[in-house]
This record gives sequence, structure tokens and C-alpha cells, in this order.
Amino acid sequence: MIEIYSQKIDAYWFGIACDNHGIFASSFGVTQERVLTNISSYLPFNVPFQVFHEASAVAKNIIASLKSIYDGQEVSRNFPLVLTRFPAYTQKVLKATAQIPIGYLTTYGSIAKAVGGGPRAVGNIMATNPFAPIVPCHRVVKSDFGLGGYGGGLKVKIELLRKEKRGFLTPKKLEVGSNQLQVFPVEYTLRFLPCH
DNA sequence: TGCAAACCATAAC
DNA sequence: GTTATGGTTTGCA
Repeated sequence: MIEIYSQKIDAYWFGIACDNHGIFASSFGVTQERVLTNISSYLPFNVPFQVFHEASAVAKNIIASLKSIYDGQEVSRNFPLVLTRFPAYTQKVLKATAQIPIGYLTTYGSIAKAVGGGPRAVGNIMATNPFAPIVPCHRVVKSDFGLGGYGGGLKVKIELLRKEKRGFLTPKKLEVGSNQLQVFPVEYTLRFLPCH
């Protein structure tokens, strides 16, 4: 049985769907309804689930981490994401995205270069990211460092990136699989925005 | 700048 | 099987 929990912390609702294997989906947003429908849309249709009013200790803990991520803080914990139900390519893209460190971002095209496939395919996977904000799809932008899109609205994407500013100056390369993923300081995108 | 065409994995039919 | 759909990219005027 998959259990869904949601909880409001400050201005946002955070929610997760999990069982004892791990996390099936996570989400955050302004309204509880939005978060819950979003999460349930990512669940396998043939698996029963139940929405709980009170979060368990484990769930509360994970939700607290989601809030920390939203606040732009470093969260050093291993989230047990259940990825196996997704196509192999989708898994590769999600894993690569998960490796982007705070303070950096990359482009749809860079991910495509690192894991194969094309930029549009990567964009599609970002658009349906079941693990926001654990898999930081807000750290993926266009090749010209324009914002691209964001499920929760571009305002939120900007908000997150601003909080993640760490003052890094130069791009660097990450090892993903047998290839490399180029990442850039978030300032590369923020500098184009008003009042950065 | 702006536009058109190429690109590519998925999901929906 | 086929088609439609993008959170893209690149090239060219």
C-alpha cells in the first residue's frame, strides 16, 4: 500500500507518496489539492494508495527535507527514489539531473549530450518530473541560459535558483555514467533577470 | 531577433 | 503501429 502524506510548512504544501520500498513521487505547491492531484497522477494506476491526514514520523522527516531543499539548503541524505517503473531513458535523465549540485545548473542539451537522446526528450522528462524538488529539474535551463519552463511556474523556478546562489564563478564537469555533464554557476541564468 | 526545420523519447490513440 | 506533443536547438535571413 502506497501512502500519501501532505503537510503545509510556511507558505507551501509539500507532499510525498511512499511505502517501505521508498518514494514513488513528491511534489510541492501553493495548494494542498494541487499537490495531491499532482502526486497521484504519478502513481502506477494499478497500485492501491491511501491519503493520510497525519504524516508518519518517516514521512514528516522527508517532508522537512523537501522544505529544506525549497529553502536552498544543502540536504545530505539519500532519498530512496523508486525509479524502476520508468523507462530506462527516463531513469538516466532523472539520475543525471539529480547530480547537479546546489549553486549550479545545466541545460537540456547538455543532459542530452551526456545521456544520449535529444534536448526535447529531456525537456519532456523534466516537465513530468515525479520527484520535485528532490530531482532538481529547476536547475535545467535553455542553451542560451534563458529560463526554459517549470511545472510550478517560472516564478518558483527563479525563486529556487536565487536561493541556491553560491557565488561560483566557473563551469565544471561532472561524471555521469561514462560521460561528462557540463554544469554552470546559477549566476549564468540569474544575470539575465531583473534585480538579480 | 525571429522563424523554420530537425530532433527524440513518451504517452495516447 | 502511428501520431501528437513538447520545459529544445541550431541555422539562416
